[in-house]
Amino acid sequence: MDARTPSFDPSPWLPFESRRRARDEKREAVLRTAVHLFLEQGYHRATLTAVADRLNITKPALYNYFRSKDEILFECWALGQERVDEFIAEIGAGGGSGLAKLRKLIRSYAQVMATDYGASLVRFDPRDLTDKNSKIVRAAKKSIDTTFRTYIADGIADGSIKPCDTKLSAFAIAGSLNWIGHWFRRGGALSAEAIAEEFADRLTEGLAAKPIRRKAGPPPEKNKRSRGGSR
Amino acid sequence: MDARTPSFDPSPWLPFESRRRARDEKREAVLRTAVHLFLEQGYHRATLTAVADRLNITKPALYNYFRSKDEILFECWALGQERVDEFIAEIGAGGGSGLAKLRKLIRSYAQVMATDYGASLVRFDPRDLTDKNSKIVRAAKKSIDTTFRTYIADGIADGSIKPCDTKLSAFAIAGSLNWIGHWFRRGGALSAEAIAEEFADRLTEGLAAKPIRRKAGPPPEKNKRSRGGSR
Amino acid sequence: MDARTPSFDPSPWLPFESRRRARDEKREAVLRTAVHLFLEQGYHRATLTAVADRLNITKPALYNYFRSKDEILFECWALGQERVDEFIAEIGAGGGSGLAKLRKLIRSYAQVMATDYGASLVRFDPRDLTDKNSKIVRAAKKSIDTTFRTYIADGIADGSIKPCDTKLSAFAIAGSLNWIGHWFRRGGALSAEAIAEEFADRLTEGLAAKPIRRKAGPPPEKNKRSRGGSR
Amino acid sequence: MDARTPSFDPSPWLPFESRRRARDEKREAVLRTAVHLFLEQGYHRATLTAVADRLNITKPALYNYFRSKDEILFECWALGQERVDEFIAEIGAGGGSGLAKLRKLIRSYAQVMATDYGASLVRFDPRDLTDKNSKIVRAAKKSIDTTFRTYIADGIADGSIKPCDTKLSAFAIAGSLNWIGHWFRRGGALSAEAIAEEFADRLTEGLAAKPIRRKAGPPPEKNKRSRGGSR
DNA sequence: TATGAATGAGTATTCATTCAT
DNA sequence: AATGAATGAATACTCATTCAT
Repeated sequence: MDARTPSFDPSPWLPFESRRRARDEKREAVLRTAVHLFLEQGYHRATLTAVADRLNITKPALYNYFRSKDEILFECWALGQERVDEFIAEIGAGGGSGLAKLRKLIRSYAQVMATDYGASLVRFDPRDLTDKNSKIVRAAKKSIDTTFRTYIADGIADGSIKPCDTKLSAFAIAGSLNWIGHWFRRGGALSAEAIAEEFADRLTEGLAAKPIRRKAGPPPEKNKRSRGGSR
Repeated sequence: MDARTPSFDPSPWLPFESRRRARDEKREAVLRTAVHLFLEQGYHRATLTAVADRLNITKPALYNYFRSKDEILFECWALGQERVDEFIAEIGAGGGSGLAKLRKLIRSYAQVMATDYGASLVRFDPRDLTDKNSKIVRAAKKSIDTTFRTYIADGIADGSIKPCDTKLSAFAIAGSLNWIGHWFRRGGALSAEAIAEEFADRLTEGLAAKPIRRKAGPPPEKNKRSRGGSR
Repeated sequence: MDARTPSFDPSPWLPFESRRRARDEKREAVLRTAVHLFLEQGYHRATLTAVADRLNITKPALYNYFRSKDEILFECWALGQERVDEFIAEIGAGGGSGLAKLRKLIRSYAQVMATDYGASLVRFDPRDLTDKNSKIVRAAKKSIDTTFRTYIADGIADGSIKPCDTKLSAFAIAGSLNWIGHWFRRGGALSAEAIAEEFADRLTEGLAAKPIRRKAGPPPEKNKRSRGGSR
Repeated sequence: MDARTPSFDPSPWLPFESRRRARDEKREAVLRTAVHLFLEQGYHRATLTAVADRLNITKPALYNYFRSKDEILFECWALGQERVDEFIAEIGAGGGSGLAKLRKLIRSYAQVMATDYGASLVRFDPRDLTDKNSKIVRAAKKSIDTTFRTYIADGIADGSIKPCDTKLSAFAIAGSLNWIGHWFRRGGALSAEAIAEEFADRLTEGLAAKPIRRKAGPPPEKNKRSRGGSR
């Protein structure tokens, strides 16, 4: 009788099996399970016992890896944020017009939203965190917003995006994207990639300075700029 | 300086004051206070004692008007939903192209999102309700989604909207709008009306079959443009 | 205003006597309803609201007639006790052997047990009363027990009952009788009178110094056997 | 003065003492304490805090062993019922006339009634249980009643008991026995065994088809008479 | 590292009772 | 006499967290 039936159980605490895996792996497993449960049931309804149960361990064991429930919540968020930071860095490092960067941002952000950790960015409530972590989260959220606005402003500056209210435009786009974290279900009719592609087009369609066919002509002087707008 | 500052205290239980106001008024006051607190602190962190305290009454007094905390939550949601139902009915009763109806829908929905009851539609978690009410809420959400999709489909059919994925488009628009419930703060730089106007334009810009800006030729009758728009 | 002008007084204010009677009537109605509900649901589960509802009045109205819930309980008990006191006085006043008096006692007690107020004597918990009332109840219970024992002792003394342990005999008889208050349902197969008759015989059968009615001849075919028995 | 006074404290949570006893032992200790308190104060007046206090633990600790207060109540009842089931099975397995079996039943039942768990069979209110458990209890009660009736019917059939109304006879006997659960106090004048013996005789005396053997002559010497007995 | 057991702090809910009208 | 509204006191139950082993 082989105790190893690893195919469908991601828990490193498989009963009757070696318990020597690395600490980080276990930590990660906790987070995977926790983020899933938190999304499924909501942070407050999801108990640590339930998290532990799914991992075939006991509640106090969780405290070997995390100091508190809200720390787990924070780490879930952090993993999602990490990915966002990554692609933002990438996009920032690359070139392209404001519009191009905005499109990349949308595409990447949409894909992240379709993951558990990504959804945790918008479905978890920072007020459940400690003050310290709550501030970190809010700062990160603001930073993402700023990135959106910056790319839009860049686009306006470089002529790839037609003048508009950067603040509202950023909110409109971010809203569409964040919403993905609420309705997307893995295995549904639409793949994350398809959604990302589609959104990259759709959400910028109205912003693009030149419709697919562009004729010569000065860009409109319309210069509405929100305070956030750089240039 | 006048001691009477009635503008911000909605409690009919003001101490040392007449307590004869109608029952419904009190019920409503409870809801007003509750929705505010639930939004401010989150449903789980907000205790009924806190709600009662703000109303200058005691916790059990709340039970004269509501049977449980989750019933209060549900009623808050219901008030928001009521308003949505109203304008959806209005729009449905009126005429216009699919695009025109979509624009009206966006405008009205955006404005509702900027109210407490409206925000409660998207910031409260149906899983906090009883099964029965949870189902009602989910059905209503689905119905709103359907309305969005229907108008888009109508627009495609009548030529006012260019062919697109109705589902994704509806999600994109709804996401932008729902997001308002999260970021809008009364008294901020933007009024609800301004946001509504702007969103009605922006969110349909990419969908409109014919570009808003038209070359020589008869000016489009469609002249709704946000106040910000110069030219 | 003379209270004694009852004949043609059109005043809605009933003359004193009459009003007092009306009041007593209502008081009694409350007790009737209360005892019924207390028996049906148990004292703690039965709320005063429920009592009031059945009377088509409101809870505070009850306080016009009774000072507290436990006073209602006590009065219910008192009405039952009153009846017991009555027939005990009667039996005591009459003559007869100890056995005869015991039989009368059993017969009467059984019949009272089959009423709501009677059942309240054994199904209500004196610990739910105030200390003062609780003592009254316990004294009355003891007195009933004493009565049973006295009649048995009388019977032994006068030769109508064969020597036995008076305490245990009294308990055995009282137990059988009290149990009626738990199982008897009005409208069932057996009438209270029938039960009373039967118990008067059965419970003294073993005690009688000489068989109740012993004739030469075959034993009676009395074959009353209830069907499967309800409950 | 010795700190160990084990005679009257059954708590495995004795402070400053080993806490390693088995789980079942603790569960049992909870039940022992609970049944005692429930009988002493009544189920509704007895709080879980009081139960916990007597065990030198805190209220939530109880929830390690039981899911709810009413589950504790049910388990108390179940322990009593278990004993009843045991001796009923034993008697059923043994032989003897209907009368003999009835006598055994009475004797055993009386003894169980003199224990805490036994008393809980008749002093706890099934309506305090969940519907499911309430049904179990009522079924068990019915089953006991049926057992009484069956033995009586058997006795009538085999001639050991003279014809009578089985239902009423069963009620009469059960009533006497159940009553024990209300009046018996450990350490009183009468031992449980003595009561059981006496009741086995007394309660069947009137039923026996042939008087134990009745001759002219002196009454049997068996003259156990309680202090209350006059003569 | 892991766990069984225990706890403290917190919260919704119930209900008898009172009070102003 | 009656009521609508309010309250205070009480209690079961939950759960994150700790601790001894």
